[in-house]
This record gives sequence, C-alpha cells and structure tokens, in this order.
Amino acid sequence: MTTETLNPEMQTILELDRVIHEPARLVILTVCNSAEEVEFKFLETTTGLSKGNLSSHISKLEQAGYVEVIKAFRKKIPVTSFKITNAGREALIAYWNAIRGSIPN
Amino acid sequence: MTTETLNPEMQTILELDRVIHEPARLVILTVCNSAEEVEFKFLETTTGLSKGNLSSHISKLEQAGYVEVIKAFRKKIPVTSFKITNAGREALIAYWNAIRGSIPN
DNA sequence: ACAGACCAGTTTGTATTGCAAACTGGTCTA
DNA sequence: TAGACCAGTTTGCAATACAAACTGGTCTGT
Repeated sequence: MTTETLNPEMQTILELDRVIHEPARLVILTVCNSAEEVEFKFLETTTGLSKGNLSSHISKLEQAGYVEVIKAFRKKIPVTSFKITNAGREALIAYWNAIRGSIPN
Repeated sequence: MTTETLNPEMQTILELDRVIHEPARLVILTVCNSAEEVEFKFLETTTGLSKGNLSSHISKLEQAGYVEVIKAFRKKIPVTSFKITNAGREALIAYWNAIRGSIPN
C-alpha cells in the first residue's frame, strides 16, 4: 500500500443511503419504480417477504418520503397501494449511480 | 404490473451476502483485496472508521473466514495486519457479480 | 343470525446489528 | 516512576430486521 487516502469510490460506498441499501427496501423501491402503482399483496407474493416485514420496510420508505401510501377499498376489502415519489426516484437513481461508480471491472 | 414473479435480478438482491453487504466491511475487504497485507492503522486512517468499529467489523470478517489476522511486533509495538483469504476473495467477487448483474442500465 | 374461517395489514417482542466511549495492556518520556 | 501516549478490544446502547401475534374487518356454512 502506498497511498494514505481512501479512493473516492470506496468513500462513496461508506456514504450510501442506508434506507435504500437494505436489500428488501431496494427491491420494494425498484418494483415501485417500475410501475405506476403497486399493491401490498403483489409485493408480498412477488418478493416473498412476510407481511410484517414488508409492512415495516414500507413504513421506513414512507418516513423517508420515498413512497406514498394509498389506502382504498376494492368492493369491501381494503387494498393498500404504493407509489414511488420524486424524492424516492431520485434517491434510487443516486444509489445506483453510486454503486455503478464503485464497481470494479 | 403484469407478471407475478419477481425478476431474478431482484431475487439476487434479496440473497446478497450480508457480511459483505455492510459498507464498512465491503470497503475493508476491498482494500485487503488490493494489497498483499494491510495494517490496522492503515485501515483506520484511510477509511476513517473508529478503532472500535473497525475492530468489530474485522472480527466479523474473520469469523466468516474472509480475512486472516496476523499479529506481530514492530520493535516493541504490536502491529495487527490482515490478509484476505481465498474464501474472502471468492465471496467478494461473487458479491460484485451479483450487484453487477442486478444493476439497471 | 352468528360462529368461526379467512383476509389485509399493523404492532409487538426479540435477537442481532453498528457504533463510539470506555477500557486493557503495554511502551515511551520527563 | 508518574503519567502521557499508543494499538487494539470490550462494553453498553440505540437502531435495526424479522416473524409471531394481533386488529379490524368480510365471507361462509348452518
């Protein structure tokens, strides 16, 4: 080792957005980003996450302002849907850019 | 949304090696991978991680079998160094491959 | 009508984590 | 030889990820 400073790609890794860095949330947000609106049930079955787990990760994303939660009824059954926000989309893009920039060949 | 199955890239994300997924450890392991042997002090100053933090992350990496810890003395002062193991190198490569394969364009 | 199976989603309890402050065991200096 | 200093570990704590247990409601069979 010759240099005494961490190269910038590694510095970037240390500063990654922890809300998005959690795999479950990265997947949730990515799915939300790929559709207008996504239902709870859909996320549950596709991701294989448990309801509780899914619920709390979504709360985190909501708190961070990365998704909007939409509560509605289909017939008489409650249906919860999610929509990525602008902030969420930006954060997601920034996250991928950071990763992309740090990947070794 | 039309499909009911999570695409394989997202599945990969959910299965990332959590030992390596932690940014601090990813950086430590990457530095170790770029040199024959790396000293504690060097990691401390380059990464900016606190001693305690660094120490416990390295313990994790050692437990996982990803680094070897080498204790020695320089004059009379203890010097601890780290060396990535084969398993560590493989895990790191696998991690980057997983990430690389999951990145959106 | 109503008991209980079922459903969508939340809350709670717990084990694990990441972190820095406090500590250990030692060397060096005045 | 007291105490400043150094390399690294342990401890204590706040924040997490997770699933089991729960809530509030609808539907089914009798």
